[in-house]
Amino acid sequence: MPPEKPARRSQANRRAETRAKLVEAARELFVNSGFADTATPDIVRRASVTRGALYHHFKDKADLFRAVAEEEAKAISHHIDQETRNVADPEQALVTGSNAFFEAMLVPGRVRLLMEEAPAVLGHSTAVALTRANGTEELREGLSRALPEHSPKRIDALTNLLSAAFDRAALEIAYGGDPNVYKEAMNYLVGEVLNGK
Amino acid sequence: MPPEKPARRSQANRRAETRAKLVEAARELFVNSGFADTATPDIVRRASVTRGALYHHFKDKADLFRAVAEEEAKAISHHIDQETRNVADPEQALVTGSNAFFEAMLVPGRVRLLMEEAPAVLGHSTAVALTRANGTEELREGLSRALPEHSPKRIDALTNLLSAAFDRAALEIAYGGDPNVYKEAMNYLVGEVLNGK
DNA sequence: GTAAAAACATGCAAGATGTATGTAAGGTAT
DNA sequence: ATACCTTACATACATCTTGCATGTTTTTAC
Repeated sequence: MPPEKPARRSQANRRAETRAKLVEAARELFVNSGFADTATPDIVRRASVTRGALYHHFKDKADLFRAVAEEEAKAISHHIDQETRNVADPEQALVTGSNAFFEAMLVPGRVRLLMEEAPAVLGHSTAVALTRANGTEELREGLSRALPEHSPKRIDALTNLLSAAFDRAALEIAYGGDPNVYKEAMNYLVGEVLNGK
Repeated sequence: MPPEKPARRSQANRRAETRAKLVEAARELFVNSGFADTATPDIVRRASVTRGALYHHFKDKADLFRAVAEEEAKAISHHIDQETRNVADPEQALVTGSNAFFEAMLVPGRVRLLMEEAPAVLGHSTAVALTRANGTEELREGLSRALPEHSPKRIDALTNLLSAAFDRAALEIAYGGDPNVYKEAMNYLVGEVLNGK
């Protein structure tokens, strides 16, 4: 048995692997300790790489956080898309999408990463841009269809406000709030708006 | 003219003055640079005290932030109370309170301090506890009165969700969103919920 | 096989936080 | 008025953190 000859990897593979290890390790620590209380030496130790690798792949610590948050947002977005893909009726798509959103938000750490830390670490604008894809489009379309007499600006604003309510619902659920109460309240809220003359 | 004899202050005065200087200086810097990028040496320099004074009055940097955020929340709460004090009609009180909230949120820095930084620095629970008083009670009462058939839990949830929408509206306005569009969207949202069957 | 480039490793300099310890000012008892 | 105590503040330090600059190894191109 030859002594552990590290298989020859392509640069692309090598790069992707260390990057993934870093993002995964960072995710764990950011979730458990928050961005500020997580030190880069801890991250690289957990990822079994050095700080050199970290700063080779990412501009700085916040850039690593951004990568973590991006992956998280993508996962949520992907889940919602999968669930609503085959739902034809727009009304029903909203309900299905809403459920998918709450399901996705059950994955531990997501709420903390995206709703507590991200706005402070990345700034509000970047943070909302990240979660922009999370079912927001379905919501906007639903509103637009149900409320044709309202201006696009009004629709956008309503979308934004309801989106904030969704986020808060997920946040409260993550902090021990009754999931059913919040989901039903959210359904009621959306329902009232959609049925508004 | 005697050579600058530092007037004898009572301990209470002395304490209050340095504390106030620290909180004020910290507010400026936290607003401009954010919590993470503000160093305690900068704060005390601006307040014309030493770091010793800071750590005498506050447990740590986050504790100082908490003091800043508390004052800010109190100011908002106070403004809303003043404006709605003489409004008898509950329905009208909600509209007046809503306007007062948006007015209060125009003070530069408030949005950043309370909605972007506070959740990350103090944690979600503490952050919402701070803003708990911001017209939330009027909102809950209004909902409770308008929707007597709903359970208290449902009312609480709806209050929370609408409160989140209010916050987002203020946030968007602070980031350049059209104030009228967001205020009207918010009015519409609340109106639809209140008039729900 | 050699040169270039990409990926990573190491060492260092600057600055930040919180604490431990020292000093001064204010209050109180006699 | 003096001695003593307590609160308020000041200074010094030990520890840690970040980001960069500079070295080394692994792939790739020719």
